[in-house]
This record gives sequence, C-alpha cells and structure tokens, in this order.
Amino acid sequence: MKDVVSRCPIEETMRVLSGRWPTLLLYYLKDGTKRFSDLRRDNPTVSHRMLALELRKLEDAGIVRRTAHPGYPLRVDYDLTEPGRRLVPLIDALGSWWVYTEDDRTGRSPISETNLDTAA
Amino acid sequence: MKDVVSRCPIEETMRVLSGRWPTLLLYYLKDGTKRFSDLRRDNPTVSHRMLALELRKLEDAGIVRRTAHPGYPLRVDYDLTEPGRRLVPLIDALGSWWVYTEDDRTGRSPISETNLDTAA
DNA sequence: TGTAAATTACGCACTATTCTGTAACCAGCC
DNA sequence: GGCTGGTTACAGAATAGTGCGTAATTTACA
Repeated sequence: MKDVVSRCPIEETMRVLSGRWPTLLLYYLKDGTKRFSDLRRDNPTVSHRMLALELRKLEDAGIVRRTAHPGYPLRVDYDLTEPGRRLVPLIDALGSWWVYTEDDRTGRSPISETNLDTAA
Repeated sequence: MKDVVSRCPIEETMRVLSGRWPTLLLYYLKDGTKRFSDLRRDNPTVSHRMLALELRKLEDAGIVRRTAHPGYPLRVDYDLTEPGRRLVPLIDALGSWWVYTEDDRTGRSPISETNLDTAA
C-alpha cells in the first residue's frame, strides 16, 4: 500500500481519471473556463469538498489550470491545459466505445467472435 | 449514493474501468487466454479476492469472457470479448497520452498555451 | 494400498484502509 | 454580515487485503 510508483503510464493515467468526478469535470471544462461555483451548478451532486479535492488533483496532474483573481468576492477560474484538451477526445472515444459496443457487451450478439468481417 | 444510473456513457465506462486492476487485467489479457492463476502470476500484488471480484465485474460488463472447464482441479479460462478487444487500443491511447504530454503536464514547458504551431 | 497433502478457483468473514459527505470555520473585502 | 473559494475535523460508507474453508481429483509416500 505504500506507493509502488508503477512506471506503467496506463496505471498512472487511471490513477488520475479513476473515480466519478474527473471525467465529468473534464466534460464540463471542455466548454471553456468555469468558476468553482459554475462547476457546482453544472453538477449539483458533487459536494463542495469533493469538488475542491478533485479540482486540486486534476491541477496537480497538470490537466486543469487554476487561476485565482485577486480581489473582492474571491474569484477562481478553471480551465483545461493543453494536455487536458488533448485528453478530451480520448475520453469521448471511451464513451463512443460504450455506446457502439453495447449490443455485444450485453450479449445481444451471440456470435460476437465470428463477425470477423465487420471487425477492423 | 443510490445508483443514479447516469445515462452518460463516459460515466458508465469509467465505472467499469475505474480502479487499479481493470486496465491492468485488460493489458494482460490482450496477449490471449489466461487462467486465474496465470493472472495472479502476471500481477502478484493483486489479492485473489480482488482478482476474482474484478474479473467478475469485467465479465458482467461484457469485456471479459469466463470459460469454466468442468472437472477438478478446477480450471477457468479468461479472455477478452470483441468489445474488450476494441477497448484495448483506447486504453493504450491513454497511456500514450500520459507519456506524450508528460512535459506539458509537469510544467516543463511554461508556454504550453502558446505553442499553437506544434499543436494539432 | 491407504492416507495425507497439494492443486485450483473461488466464497465468506473479519479487518484495515480509503473515500465521501456534513458541518463548521477561515480568509479578504464590500 | 455576506459573498466566494477553500480547509479542517469528524463520521459513516465503501473498498481492499488476509486468512480460512471447500470441492474433487491427482500426486506423494510409506
């Protein structure tokens, strides 16, 4: 349980993306810059604490950029970094995979092994 | 915490892939059919309980196929389904993303926003 | 030849660890 | 005092690991 520092990039990636919120936040942030309160509104089920925690995790991972504006009622903007933006289409691809393979996964197609012509 | 049954395919996908083991198992299974004990050998840090649990989760998700051979000593084979195999390159892409964006994520390139020429 | 031990893929109960939410509090400025 | 973003303290829930039990057959060995 220490921290085995797996050199495996897939594991590293999943360490950041695992959980319920990271991909959701990516989803909302791809529209552009958002504030803390915007993100809470976008996703009312995330708690104040979780949002702060997850945003910081994504920031530490270099996926999200945090910009604090000095001044009165505090203002902090969040947006995706370059790497973050490059991640978005990959996440989308996973969503497409889910939709596209639905019949196969749920066993609608009993001969999922034999349709070699459609594969590739 | 009930189960909000998010209709979002990305959330659904992440629900299956989240955690430490699913992508790892996918990684080992892409080589072909493996037995329970093979997978334990491949990844000595996973407990047998976790392995059984995760394999079943992947099976339920339609990503992994379980084939039990009757008779004792018990023998069970695991391999990827069609959807599972289609998932592999997407997972690999995440790994590549991690490696490829490393400099940007870790802040090696202070002008990660301005190198528009290199992007796309 | 008989008995004990190993094998394989688990299930179950118990414990340790981690995650998540609630609530309260803090900061600075109107 | 109110607004915004954030942190801490605590509690309960979810998750993960350890170890034991099980099945029927093979092997080990005296």
